[in-house]
Amino acid sequence: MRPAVHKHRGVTSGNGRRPVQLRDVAAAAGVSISTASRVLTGSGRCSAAARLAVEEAARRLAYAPNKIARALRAQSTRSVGMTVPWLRNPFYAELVEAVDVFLERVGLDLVLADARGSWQDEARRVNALVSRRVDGLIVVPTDHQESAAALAEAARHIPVVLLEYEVGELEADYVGIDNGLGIELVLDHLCDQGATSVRFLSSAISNSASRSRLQAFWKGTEERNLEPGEPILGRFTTKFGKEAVLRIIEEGPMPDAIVCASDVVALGVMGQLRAEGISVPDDVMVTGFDDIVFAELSDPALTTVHQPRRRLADVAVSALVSRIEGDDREPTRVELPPHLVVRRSSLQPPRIVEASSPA
Amino acid sequence: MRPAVHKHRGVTSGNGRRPVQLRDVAAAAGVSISTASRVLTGSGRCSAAARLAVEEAARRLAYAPNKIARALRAQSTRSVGMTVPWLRNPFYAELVEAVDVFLERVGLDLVLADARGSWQDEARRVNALVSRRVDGLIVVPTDHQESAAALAEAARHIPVVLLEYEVGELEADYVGIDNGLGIELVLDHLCDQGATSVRFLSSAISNSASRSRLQAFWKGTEERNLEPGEPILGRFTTKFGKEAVLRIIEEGPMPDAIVCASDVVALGVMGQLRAEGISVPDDVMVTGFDDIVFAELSDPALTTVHQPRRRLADVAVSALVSRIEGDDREPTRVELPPHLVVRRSSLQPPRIVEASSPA
DNA sequence: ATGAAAGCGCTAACAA
DNA sequence: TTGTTAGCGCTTTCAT
Repeated sequence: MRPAVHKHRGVTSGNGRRPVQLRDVAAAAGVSISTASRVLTGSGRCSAAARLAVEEAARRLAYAPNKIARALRAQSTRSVGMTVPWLRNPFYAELVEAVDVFLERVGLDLVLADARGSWQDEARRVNALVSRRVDGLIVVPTDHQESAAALAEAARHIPVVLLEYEVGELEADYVGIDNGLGIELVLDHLCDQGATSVRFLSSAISNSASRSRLQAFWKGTEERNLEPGEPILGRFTTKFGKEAVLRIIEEGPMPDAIVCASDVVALGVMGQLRAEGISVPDDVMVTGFDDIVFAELSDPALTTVHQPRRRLADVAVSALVSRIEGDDREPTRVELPPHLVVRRSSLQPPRIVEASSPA
Repeated sequence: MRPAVHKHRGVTSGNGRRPVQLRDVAAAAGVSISTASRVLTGSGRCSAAARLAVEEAARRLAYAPNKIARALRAQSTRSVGMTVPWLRNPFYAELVEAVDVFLERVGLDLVLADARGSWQDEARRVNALVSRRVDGLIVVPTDHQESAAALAEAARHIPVVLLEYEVGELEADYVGIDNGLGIELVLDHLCDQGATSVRFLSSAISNSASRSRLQAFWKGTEERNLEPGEPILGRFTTKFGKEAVLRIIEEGPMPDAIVCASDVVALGVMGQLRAEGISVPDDVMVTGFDDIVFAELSDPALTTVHQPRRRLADVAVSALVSRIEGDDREPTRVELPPHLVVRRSSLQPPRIVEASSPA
């Protein structure tokens, strides 16, 4: 069999010129393709002369390796996929950012996908990421049950780490916070402020955190002799928060406090309460969960449970990396402690003044 | 040359089992690989029998094509890359979502990357996307000048569409809004409300929109006999909004209105004003730009310039797709009209009451 | 130290 | 209609 003749592609239509390839670098450096490859990947021995020639040629030609070809050959894309329930929720966006930082640190590219609030979309995105051969997956799942199928299938091929929410029946590493503790912190604080009746707002498309938070709500109200109104379950959107307020108003007496399992919900709640002429915290106290940047900026500023995004991301990335490297121990489960950030939305007089201008 | 013997890879470490490949489907269906390929890609003729057998086999084995291999062969990944200046800014997140929707509609995958506020990171991400061989790029650039180099290089290989901001010296399609008009709408309204002095807050890492908005501010204040304070330029973050307020206070008399070129800035401004005991809109009016979801929920609700995300995304995706399909006409430049959303942050008495509970 | 050659999993041109 | 074959651009034995 004679050596293959390298036929160049014809001119590409439009603006694309042929990218410079390894063979161009090799030719320019006067070495074989394999030598060029060795130099550039840093694997295997090679003479100093070859090294210099290849590096110079690569630089001069602005060579950028075709990662598709490299991935096919190496059976690894050096990338990890991530999906979140809904990117427009700033909490998830901030989580993504934190993950991105840690992935960059270990030299992996992030390939991000948005489930846009639907587990069907999530499943499609997860499948697409697997087909694109990401080396691993960090998933903030949309649904405790519905997310299971696609993730289980993905997990047969690549490591999957669950972030924030667990998924029933799925054996995978998980990193989140202690949701029960978060709710307890809120309830303790509300008791301190003299609340006796509280209402709980969370997402229904049940993720595991909602479950834990709801459970903690039931248990916590009982233990503290708080009167729990019927929980209202929807989704983690401002719209849901608004609607829930309408329902609360309709249903009867305003509770002392509205406990929201998400800041965006709480922000929606406060917006609607204001529209209805109901004052926070005078008429009703409101608390959130997550501590997104807008929680501090609302008026009144929102009391909320702070989630340590950096540490969550750090643990998630570390876990995934060690799985990618072949670690096959039992699935890990990590719960980080959240902390309460008290702001004006839940403070009763005598009030603690946050800032005072020099009189 | 005898037919290649297909050697299976050894067991993969950890949890990965060998994904089912086209040859498995072909074998199961009792046809050749190429027939299987033809059936599944829908290209070329094939008998009904073959079609049925292959489809059945593919379904039974849960075959998912290796998109890396397909991409290498087809010289197309059926994906488009997108970068935004900072994903944690809800406006960009909402823009991404809109783009995602339209891309899905035309069967392209979105590969999203976050520049995290730095043009260096942006450049790295753009390079990575090109190396990953996305078929095109939709970029909301971070910087009018600094973004140029990496984008120009990318544009030599694949179509690039600029969204929201233009980039100097870069010949590429652009879709944004009429920023001048946006500022004029704001200034007109402020005049109506009796403002005579206004201050402008925008981003310094200059993107083209900031430029247009600043320019419109100078021109507009002059035309309307408004007294313009010195513009304060920083970045599109809540933090910058807060800092700017401190500076305004320090520098002297409070203007009648603070015009922000971004909602997140305006939200930071209002938060800090409140902390300082300065009332909006009584002591100073505030306006934003973008109309993110939190603009409506702030107290007072924020008057802002609404950007039509859907239409922006639609135009951007359409332009990119036609470029990918080979369209090589002159670069296009589209400016969509924004509109003003008046809310309480800029209303002087007699006030329009937004909602009233039945007394 | 270096080059030839064999694929990674798939598509498509060509032959039968 | 179907199978054979030649790659896509790269990495990596295996000889030399």
